Amino acid sequence: MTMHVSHIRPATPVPAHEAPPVAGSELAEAIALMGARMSFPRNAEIYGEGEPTDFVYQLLSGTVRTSKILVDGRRQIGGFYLPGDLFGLELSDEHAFSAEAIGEVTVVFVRRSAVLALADRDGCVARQLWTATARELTQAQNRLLLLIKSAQERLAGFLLQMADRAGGGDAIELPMTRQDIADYLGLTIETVSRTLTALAEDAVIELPSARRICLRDRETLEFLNG
Amino acid sequence: MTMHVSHIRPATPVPAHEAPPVAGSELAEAIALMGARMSFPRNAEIYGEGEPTDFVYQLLSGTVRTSKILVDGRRQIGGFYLPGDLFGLELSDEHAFSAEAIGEVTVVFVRRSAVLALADRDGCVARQLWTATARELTQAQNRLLLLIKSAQERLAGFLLQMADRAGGGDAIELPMTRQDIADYLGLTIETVSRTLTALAEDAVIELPSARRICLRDRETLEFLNG
DNA sequence: CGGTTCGTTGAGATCGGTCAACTCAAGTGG
DNA sequence: CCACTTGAGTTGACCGATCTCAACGAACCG
Repeated sequence: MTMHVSHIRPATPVPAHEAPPVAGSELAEAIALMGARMSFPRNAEIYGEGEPTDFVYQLLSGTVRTSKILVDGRRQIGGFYLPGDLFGLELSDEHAFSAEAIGEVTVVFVRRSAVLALADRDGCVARQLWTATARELTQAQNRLLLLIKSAQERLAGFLLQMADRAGGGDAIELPMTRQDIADYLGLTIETVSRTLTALAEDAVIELPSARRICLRDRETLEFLNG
Repeated sequence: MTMHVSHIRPATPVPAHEAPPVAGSELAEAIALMGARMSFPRNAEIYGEGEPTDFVYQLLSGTVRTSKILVDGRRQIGGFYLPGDLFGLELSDEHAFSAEAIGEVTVVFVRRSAVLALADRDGCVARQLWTATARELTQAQNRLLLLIKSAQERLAGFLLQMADRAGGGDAIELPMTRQDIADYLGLTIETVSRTLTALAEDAVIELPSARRICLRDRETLEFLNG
């Protein structure tokens, strides 16, 4: 587990540009207050698959992906996490996925046992714990819907989701590679590339550069999304 | 919502042959104790997509599927529920999927508000609420893994999972149609049929009849499952 | 017996995967 | 400053798994 400790300190309120408004949540606040801060360089592993789930993390800046390598070498992406998101919170005492930094990343983390103890004392926190998991479940179900559709539909859904999570604007800056997207959507990197250029040719999106995408025709994207 | 009320009564312990041993859980017990009983005929809708999530259900006998119809007519199966399973418990106050009876079904149900109130009073129940959702999340993630694989691998995973949930024996009696399986796995009914006959030709499974399946070569199935 | 639902099988079309070449941008070091 | 390398992304040709369309078989039920 390669990691760079930038500074570990008890508290400090989080600057607005690092953690965007999250559902005013005692849980998130508690983590921010009780937690230690840590930074990871590009591609560093934050925790590995199978490691004990000792900590719960909140992302301050950067993007994190969770992933899992199958026996045959294929990789499945569990999800992408943006600033403000909680991750690493699992029922099992072993991580089902590993978490890696996409680019430079800063997190706060606290002991899982501390969170569980807090939940036992405070019913409000307990409910937020449930809420957080339920929200991940909803997201997983939405992704299930994506995975039964065509490549075009998967990409449309992915782009809309990313635009939504990034703040709702039409211009998105994708932090992840085509390979990450492909593994997330159950496609190959070539199909992702081809489908994006096809969407650009149909003027549904614009591709100023590989990582920058502009949604031009939300109508059509929504239609493709079903 | 077509339903047949067989009898609504305050309690009665559940006979063992109807509800197999479930994780000795106050939550499930509370539902069984507080709940009313209801029966549904084959293909009846227990609740519909978009309806308020007023009730939480526990399945006593039969099989339930949750599903969702997409705009273009395709259908996605949310999951299958076997006796003892809880269903209908969602974060949102509207059901994201509808629930239907596969064959004759009996359930107990209680008001969702009663469960939430109980969770507020009893931290143990609150944790079980979380646990139940986390378990569904794990299942959803496993299905995500299935959906990125080939038809053979999906079927292998499905069969192993069903055998496991049905008690671990090698002989399974599938309650659902090929269409249900296809929609669950994101395949067509023809591909499901062909893949099953192919597995039978390879002596990996036996097909005494369409709905009865015997696992002959678990080794190979596990291998296919990754 | 006819109708209906469910499942199987076949032939051809299509979408996405595989393999391979090429472009482009960003270092790196002489 | 420029060759060289490296990683990411795009594009093309071909192939195979899965879908589509269609016919057929089996079980069930009035």
